[in-house]
Amino acid sequence: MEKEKPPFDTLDQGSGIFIPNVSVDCIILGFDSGRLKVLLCKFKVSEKWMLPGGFVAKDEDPDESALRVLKGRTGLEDVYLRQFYFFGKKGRIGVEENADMLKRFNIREDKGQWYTDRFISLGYYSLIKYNEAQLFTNEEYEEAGWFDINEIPSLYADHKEIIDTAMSTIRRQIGFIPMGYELLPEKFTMPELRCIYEAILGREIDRRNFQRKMLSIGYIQPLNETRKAGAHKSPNLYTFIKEKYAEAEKYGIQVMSNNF
Amino acid sequence: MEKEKPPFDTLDQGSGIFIPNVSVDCIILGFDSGRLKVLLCKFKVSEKWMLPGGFVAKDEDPDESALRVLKGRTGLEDVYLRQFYFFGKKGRIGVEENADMLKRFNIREDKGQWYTDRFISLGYYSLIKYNEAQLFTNEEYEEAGWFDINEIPSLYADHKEIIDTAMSTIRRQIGFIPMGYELLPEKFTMPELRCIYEAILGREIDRRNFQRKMLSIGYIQPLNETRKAGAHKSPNLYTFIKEKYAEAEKYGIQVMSNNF
DNA sequence: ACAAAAGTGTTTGCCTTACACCCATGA
DNA sequence: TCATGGGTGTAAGGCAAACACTTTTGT
Repeated sequence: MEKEKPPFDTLDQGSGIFIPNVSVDCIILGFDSGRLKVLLCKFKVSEKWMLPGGFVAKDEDPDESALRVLKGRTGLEDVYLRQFYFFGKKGRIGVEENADMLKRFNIREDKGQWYTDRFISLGYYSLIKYNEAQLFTNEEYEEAGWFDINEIPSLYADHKEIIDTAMSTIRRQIGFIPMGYELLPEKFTMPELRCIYEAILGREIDRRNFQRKMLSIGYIQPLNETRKAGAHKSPNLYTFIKEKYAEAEKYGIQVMSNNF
Repeated sequence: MEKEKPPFDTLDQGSGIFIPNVSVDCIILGFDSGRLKVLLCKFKVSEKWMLPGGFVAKDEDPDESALRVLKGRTGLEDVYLRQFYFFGKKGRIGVEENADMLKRFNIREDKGQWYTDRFISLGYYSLIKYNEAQLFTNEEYEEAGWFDINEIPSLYADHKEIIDTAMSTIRRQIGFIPMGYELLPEKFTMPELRCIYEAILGREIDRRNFQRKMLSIGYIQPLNETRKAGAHKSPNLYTFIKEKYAEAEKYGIQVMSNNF
């Protein structure tokens, strides 16, 4: 599988190429202007936004399918990507909702049959650098956009539940996930890093304690540069020590307590 | 789906009943004589042990499939069961290994085709009370047995990796899992409870500190009974306060730090 | 000079760790 | 009475929470 095809192709030709009844959905997270954001897509013929997703080709590992979706949507490769849950309940996608989708695309019910079956969705979340991502869509029939994690619109099927599950997984595992390293550019400020943790944990973190904790772990290196940022003291710039972060995830070292 | 059928039926008639390319594998954990144990099965015609597993019927939620497997193997219902990971890499089951399996069961290749395809396995782990479990097998063609978690024999396909992943998931989440409540009988001693945590964390825990910590959380009630246990002081019996434990899992309260 | 936000230091209290001591039981 | 293992107490150290104070910058 090289490139994602337009959905009308995929939907009615899919039954030979893909593993039936299995899909992949991606929570793609980025950080911009102090906000944690999710990438969502929408078919123009549809009203509801949905998670970028796809199917697992017969010659693909599920991880590869997710990476293909990610590359197709953002142009990015080598991204941080982890499975977090699967969603397979019978009623998870409304029957009408799906039939409606086929109708809007003018796909005959028999050809689209494999699509209206129940699907088991493999949930992945991914952390990317917002400013490196492009938004690829086929502008004829779809749109894409970043949404503040706290302002998600009404979504297709159980996709809101999938996002909630992803977020609570990340919240529980925050100590083992190199959030900052994956979401921030090479050089970043301490308030930016803190902002990410605040967005995920959903509460304020003491500025002073956060800074001390982060620096004490030894994964962050202060640079002798600052960044101008308005009518106040310019914050220092920092950078991650990559090797240390890799260790942290591998051996499960506590990067940050979740008891802030 | 009421009852698991013998594998020769399942394997060659399965293609109509089950969702193709999807399976369910269960790590069933029990605690006996101070040891954490896993339930494994083996077809008599096969050399390798494997995880108890099954397929997802077209009218089942995956959770229900796992519960059906569990009930079929142990007779237990209402057990603690959680998904923890999925395994779907192309090469995860050796092609020969599977072809071999069909041959041993005298199933024609075309009929068993759906089985030798690549499968995406949904991984579940389950905590049960060892002494309440029976071991159901069809003695004609299979066997089942409990294995010490540290003495797993050579397993079919990637099942060892699945167990390892389950254990490391449990280890990371130990603070949120009511291990003791699910694995121990109603009345238990503090050394027994500690033993479980030691088995999972793979190291010794200070007897005195463990006891104080457990009691301080308030989920455990001391009973005014002891249990005779050899040439030394009889340990107290304790019991869990069920409601408190339910809260713990729901709201993610730290039952136990993993920094022992 | 002042407001706003960043950086540094200090105090307090709790939790973990380590370990000393006592108790109960069977050989 | 001794070995074995369970139960209670305590002291030391480390970490986190709260907060005071200093620094920098634009208006």
